This record gives sequence, C-alpha cells and structure tokens, in this order.
Amino acid sequence: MGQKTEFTKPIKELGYDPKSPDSILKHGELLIGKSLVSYLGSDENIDMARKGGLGAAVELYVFHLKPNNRPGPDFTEAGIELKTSPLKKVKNKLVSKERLVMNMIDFMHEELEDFNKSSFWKKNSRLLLIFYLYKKGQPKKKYEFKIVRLWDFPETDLKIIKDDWKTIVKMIASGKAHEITERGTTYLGACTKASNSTKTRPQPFACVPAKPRAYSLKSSYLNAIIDQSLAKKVEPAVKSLSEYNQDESFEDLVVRKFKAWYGTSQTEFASKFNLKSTKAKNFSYSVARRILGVDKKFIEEFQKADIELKTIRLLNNGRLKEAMSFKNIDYFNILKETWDDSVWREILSKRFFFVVFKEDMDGNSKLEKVFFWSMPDKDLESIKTVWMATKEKIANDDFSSFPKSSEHSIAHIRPKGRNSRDLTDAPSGRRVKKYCYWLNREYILKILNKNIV
DNA sequence: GCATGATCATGC
DNA sequence: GCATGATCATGC
Repeated sequence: MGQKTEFTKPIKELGYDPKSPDSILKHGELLIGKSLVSYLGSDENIDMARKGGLGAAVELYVFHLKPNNRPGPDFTEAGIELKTSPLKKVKNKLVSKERLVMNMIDFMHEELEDFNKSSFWKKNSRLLLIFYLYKKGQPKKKYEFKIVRLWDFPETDLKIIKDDWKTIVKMIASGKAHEITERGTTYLGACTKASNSTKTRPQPFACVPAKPRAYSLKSSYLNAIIDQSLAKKVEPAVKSLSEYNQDESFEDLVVRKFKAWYGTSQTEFASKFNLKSTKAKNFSYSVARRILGVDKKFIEEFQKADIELKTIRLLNNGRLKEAMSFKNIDYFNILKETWDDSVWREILSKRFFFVVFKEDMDGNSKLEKVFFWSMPDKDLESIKTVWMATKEKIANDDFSSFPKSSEHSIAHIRPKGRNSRDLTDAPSGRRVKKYCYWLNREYILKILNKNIV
C-alpha cells in the first residue's frame, strides 16, 4: 500500500486533474465518437505492441498513467479504476463482447471474511468504464470509443456481488479453489486466466494446485450498464417546475428562453457554445440544446413529443432563401402505403419548432425568432394529391415528371442525392435518381408571416 | 457509405 | 427572382 499513481508527464501537463473524478470523466469523454488515432490527431508514435492492448494504450496515451500493477485503483487519489472493454454489434444493438476481467485472485493471500477488505473491492469499488466497438480485422487504434462513464455499483447490485464474492472465497476457504467455476455466480465471476497454459497456482487449504483466476464482471451485467449508458442521450430542457412562470406552457417557456438570444449571429453562437461549424447539419439543434441548458445529445421533451426542429433562413430582403426539404422517398415503401399511414403524412403531422435566422446587410445570419407550429388539417389533406401523383409515377416507373412547386401551393418533389450519379433501385429494377419531399418556399413564407407577432 | 439537413447553381 | 436540378457537409 501507500503506492501513488505515477504519470508519464508532469501533473500540470496532464490536461485533467487526477484527484477529481469529475475532471477524469470529462477528460475521458473526449474519446467518445473517436478512435485513439483520431483523438491523438495522428497515428505516429502510437505503439500498440505493448502488453494489454487498447486498455493499456488508453491509460498511457489518454491519461498518461505509468504502467503499474498496484493493488489499488489506477487513480489512487480519486479512488477510480480505469477499465477499457470491447463492444460488438448484434442486430444493430451494442452489446458487451466479453466479460470484463478485473484483478487476479491471489488464493494464498485473499481476504476470506470481509468483502470490504477484499482485493476486488480495494481496487474496483469505483470504475471509469470506457467501451469501444470491436471490429474484426481493424487495427485496435482505430476502434471507436462509444461509452465513457463512471460506474458506482448500486446498493442492490452490490448485495448480489457480495454474495458472489462469498461464494468464491468459500471455495478457497474450504480447499476447493481448483473447483471454482464461473457458472456458480451471478454478476461477479472468477474467470480463468491463461487457461490454455498448464500454469497453476497454489491454494492455502489444499495441496491440489488451482487454475489461475481473476475476478470478472459478467457480460450480462455489462450489457445492463451499456443499455443504461446508451439510453442516457436525453436530458430535459425543464429541470424543475420552478422554471415556469405563472400560466406558462412548455412551449411558452422554450420560446421565452430563446427570446433572450434574438439578434445573436450564427458565428456568435458557434464561438459562445463551442460549436465547430455553423454548417453542421445539426447546428440549430445544437444551439437549441445549449440555449435550453441541455448537455446531452437530445432534448428530452422534443424526443418524447416528437417535436421536429427545422431551420428557416431569411434573406435580408425578407424573402425566403430556400424551400424546406424532408427525407428521401422510399420507392418500395410508398407503393405499399395508403395516404393515411404514409411516411410523409406522418412526418408532416409532427409538431415543428422553427428556428428562423435572418441575414443582415453584411450577410451575417442572426436569430430572428422561433415558434412552434403544426400543419393545419386542410393543408395536410390537400397534399394528398401530391403524394398520390408521386406514388402513381413511381408505380409507372416514371421518374421524370414528379409534381413541381408550380403545380401545388404547398409541396413538391425534387431530386436529392449525393450527386446526379447517386442512384438507387426503383421497384422496376432500374437505377434511378433519389428524390425527396419538399415544402414550397412560398408556403413557408406564408407560415412565417402568420407567426410574426 | 449512406441518410439527412441544408445550400448551391443555373436557366428561364 | 423563382423553379428546379444538383450538390455539400456532417453524423451515424
């Protein structure tokens, strides 16, 4: 004991505070969505040949920890053990690829009475879990990190883990370390290490040597952590009822929060909120999240209520820059649909939150206003003709004369692919251009004018 | 590599 | 100045 964490850099150059769990976590979170190579900005000087694979590389290159085999946690002062573990994709879902191996069990010296004094608990009571997506054949340094989070065992889990631990040490105490199996426990396992070697270890109460084993968290337990972590992409815009003014609705409150920012330019938003580019396709959504004080990826209320945020850009002469596009038409799907259950009708039936930017005389786009909106029923129903005409053309394998904006006051159909060579299969088997749904410019302008209060 | 939100380019 | 074809930029 008494060993302290050692670093490969002076503390002040680490980029985080190794005494602070919060700072360690924030630093780790920089990995999300990146690989080691993209995190470091280059793959020069990454030596993956060392022992321990990606986990050791994360310790070294991300946290600048000196390799160690201390009995205590990696971040001694913060009491946090760093664990890096692989995920795999099964039916589009991320699951644990393997059990998470913790520390070796030293049969001769393991605590046999008090869980709190056990080697497992001394090292692993609090974890920084880093999950990455394993891909066969890809170099390890290119694996993408998906989840970074602190893990404290909830009380109710800990009860089960303590029972598992007792089961394991009882085997040692009764001279049966060589009979330990992984199946006998629930969350915490004792998995074999170096199982295909002939190496064995002595045990204290029997002459029979036992296979070397380590404490491990089972895949099923990790899967629960993974599910929980991935679902945590939402955060409510309203954290407490006290945020509401009297008689205010959720939408009123959202609009009120935005009003304080009217007149702010896109570049100002970008620098204020640390957004990389004003051209990111989720730029407006990112701005909205920040205005509403949401750190997570999605605004919970918007998700729950299926509110769709759309950006509208006005030119400085008050005209609309563009019509509004929606997603591409699925040529196979549309043939199976009726208007009432069609994808497009479903999209247009949503509640919308429009964020309007207006260009000033110098060409800077500034936040002009925001408002919630739903398409009136009569408009929705009038679009049925556009949809039917589109469906009919597709059924007739005619991809050259979709409804134009001059033919209907609300909507039209227009190409949208990566470029003109970006083709897709038509039901006829032919390769055709991708088209999508649009709301006419004039129609959007009309909505805007109605909502200028 | 593709889907998606957004924008550009050109001709009338 | 609009309609329409085409393409960009980015996230997943």
